[in-house]
Amino acid sequence: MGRERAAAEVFFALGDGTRLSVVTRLGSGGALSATALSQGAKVTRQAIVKHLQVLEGAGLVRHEKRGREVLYALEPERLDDARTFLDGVSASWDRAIERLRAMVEEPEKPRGR
Amino acid sequence: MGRERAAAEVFFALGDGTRLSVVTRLGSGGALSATALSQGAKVTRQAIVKHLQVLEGAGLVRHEKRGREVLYALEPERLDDARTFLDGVSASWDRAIERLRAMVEEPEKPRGR
DNA sequence: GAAATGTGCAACTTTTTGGTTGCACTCCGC
DNA sequence: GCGGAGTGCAACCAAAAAGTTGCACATTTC
Repeated sequence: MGRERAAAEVFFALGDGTRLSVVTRLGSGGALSATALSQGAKVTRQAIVKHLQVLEGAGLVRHEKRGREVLYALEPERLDDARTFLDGVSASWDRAIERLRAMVEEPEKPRGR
Repeated sequence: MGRERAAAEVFFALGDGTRLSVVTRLGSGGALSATALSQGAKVTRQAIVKHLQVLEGAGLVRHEKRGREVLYALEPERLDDARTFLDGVSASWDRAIERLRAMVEEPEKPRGR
């Protein structure tokens, strides 16, 4: 299940407040440089750079050199892994709940042994 | 944007391989105990317990005492926060790409200052 | 009630993260 | 070509996360 591994990578990348707000800003503000992103952020440019590298490692972001500055932009493909995973879990949800209800409501099942 | 914070919490919880496989197993296998989940896992029961607590803290899992054992089951509500976030990012995606293309393809925009 | 099964709690160790600082390097404009 | 804006790299730090071990406590089951 390498698909799960890819999803975990994406989830990990999104599982940090600073990174998530970077993603949000890139989503609503287009391509931005690390310096631009660090303006207004509570952390230094270097911290932002590291976060961008994590995001890029997960395939969520892509960078492009533009003269002396480097612009980062969102990348859509990998996000689908995460969405697919969530959809899959949601799909099995109802059945899981149903099974739980069955186990819980059964008064005293003398489960083997 | 407290919604973003909630999403980050969920993403963080899902952003670990062990935790993600626990979620998968709970989704396809119904309610299971920490001991049952640790069977076949590469880590000890205690590690699994800690992961379950993280998942529960993010609202993704709920536990229920059942005699001497404790069963964990998936919980759907919070997952929507994550999905909503992903949808939101996806929505602004096209516009972002469009803006990036505009910036990149513009030969030499003498951006102010 | 004694042995076995399933948990809970706490101390502790080891990696990873998230973050910083300092400095060298590159590109742009004047 | 010089100064400044924008980066890149490396060393270093503190805190948190992941995992382990050991043992006490609860609940079955015989």
